[in-house]
Amino acid sequence: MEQHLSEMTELIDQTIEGTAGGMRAGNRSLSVMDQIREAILGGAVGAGARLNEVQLSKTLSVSRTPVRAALQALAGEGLLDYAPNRGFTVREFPLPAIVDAYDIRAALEGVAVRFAAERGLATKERDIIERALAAGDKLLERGSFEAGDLTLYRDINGDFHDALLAAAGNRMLSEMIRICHHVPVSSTRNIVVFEYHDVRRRHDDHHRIFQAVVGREPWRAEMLMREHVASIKTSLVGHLSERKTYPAAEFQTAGESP
Amino acid sequence: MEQHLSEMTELIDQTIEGTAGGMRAGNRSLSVMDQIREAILGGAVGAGARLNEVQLSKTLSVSRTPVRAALQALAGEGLLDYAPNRGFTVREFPLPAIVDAYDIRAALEGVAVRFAAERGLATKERDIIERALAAGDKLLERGSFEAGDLTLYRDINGDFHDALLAAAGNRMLSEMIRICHHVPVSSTRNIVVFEYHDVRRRHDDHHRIFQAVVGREPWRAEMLMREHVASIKTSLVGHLSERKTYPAAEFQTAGESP
DNA sequence: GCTCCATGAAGTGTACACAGTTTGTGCAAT
DNA sequence: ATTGCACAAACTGTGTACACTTCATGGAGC
Repeated sequence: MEQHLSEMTELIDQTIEGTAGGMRAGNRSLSVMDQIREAILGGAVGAGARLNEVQLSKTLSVSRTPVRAALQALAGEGLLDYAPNRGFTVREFPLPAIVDAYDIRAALEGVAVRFAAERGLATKERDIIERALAAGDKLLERGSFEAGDLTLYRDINGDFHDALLAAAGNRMLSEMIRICHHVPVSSTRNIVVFEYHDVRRRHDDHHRIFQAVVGREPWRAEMLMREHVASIKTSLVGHLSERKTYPAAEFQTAGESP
Repeated sequence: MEQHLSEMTELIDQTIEGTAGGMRAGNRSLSVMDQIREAILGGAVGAGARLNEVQLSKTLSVSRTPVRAALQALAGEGLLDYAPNRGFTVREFPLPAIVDAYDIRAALEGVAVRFAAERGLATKERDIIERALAAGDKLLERGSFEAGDLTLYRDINGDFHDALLAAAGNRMLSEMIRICHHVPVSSTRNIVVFEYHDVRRRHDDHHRIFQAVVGREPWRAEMLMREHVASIKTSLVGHLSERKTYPAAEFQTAGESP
């Protein structure tokens, strides 16, 4: 316990140096929030760890007030648990919950793409998607991956999904999907597990989904998106079952590779 | 603007008297949070209204600290918007967003009931559901509604859905569905718009959903639940289009009838 | 009369002090 | 040795003062 806290202290100190230039405007609470969130998502603090307000305030060189504000906000995002008079702890995400998150995300992104197909794409989002598809085509035409390609595709993938989400035009939906993405390990930054042929297939999915959206086929679009996300879940589960144990810690840091 | 705040002040004062006995333990922040939430859901504060911290603290007889904590928590629930250095405003839910919320809820509850069917019902939840179904049967066998029956069925309906949600055994899902329920107007307390035959049909849906769950038919259960919730949306939309305008204010308070 | 800037009022952001609760520790009794 | 209790340390909850930002008001300059 005490160990967790000191670990975090060190790692947050690193983060401070790293993101010193990117501090958010005006508000220390928001800056503190970002730093703590990164520490959690980056796996710097273990699940279930208790976050000590005074220690955090010392480490981050602010008073307890913005720290508390940040913790409350992060609890609202679902990253922390709160117990009265006992403070905040890092929320635990057991493996089944992480797998479930993909099903939830599949359902939500399915609805999102259905909305997009019903409402049509604005030229802005359409451009982004077409560019993402073209960039993916180009990246994949070589037939194999080189170093850094996966990171590149991760961005392309993000653009595609974000643009569709924007086209859905619903804030609640966006926020819920964002929460799904921010589940430790299910985060987009941790999709490093996939091989070339996985990405190839997922990229084909993207093409078909786009086709369904521009063709104004809402339910087909929804079904395709659900299957698309569900297949990611399947890949993850398959990847996990290849291992003998379920090394949670290893997976938490896996995505942080350069 | 100023008018909104004074309105709220009065209405919160009422609420204080009304819920004085039900105050939450230990924590003033939580108590304050409940009171502000009720004021918003009850329609006491208009959408878009800015919430003044000092005024709230005076009205609720606490300092700004618990007020700020409550506001931040409510923002996390999606009921408030936050802008740095400008404080909190009551989040706006335009009619399309409210209608969308039913689609989102349909998708989420669909996943929930699928999980429940996959994982099976514990005897506890099974009992609750069977009792809810039986109570509904009894209430409906008369063939028409008397005064108060709708309120009664609202509780039965809530028990049914809550038990299934519990059976799904996923916290993230529960919280997201809870958020959908807490959208002003889409709240369960506002289902006063339905006639006897609507409730009759929805109750039949419940029977079939239960059947699918105990029969371990996950996808059938999901489909039934999606259709079930979607039909509520359809009823709402139909009810709305019967009117010439879309009187948001009227609907916000409609559910509070005795 | 209109625009622009200064000024102050109002409101939010932060720090800090103190109160209340939880939790760990050590002593005493069995 | 174990259990129970009391005390103290640590931590969270709340109040309050002050700093900073925003916004409205009004007057000077054009």
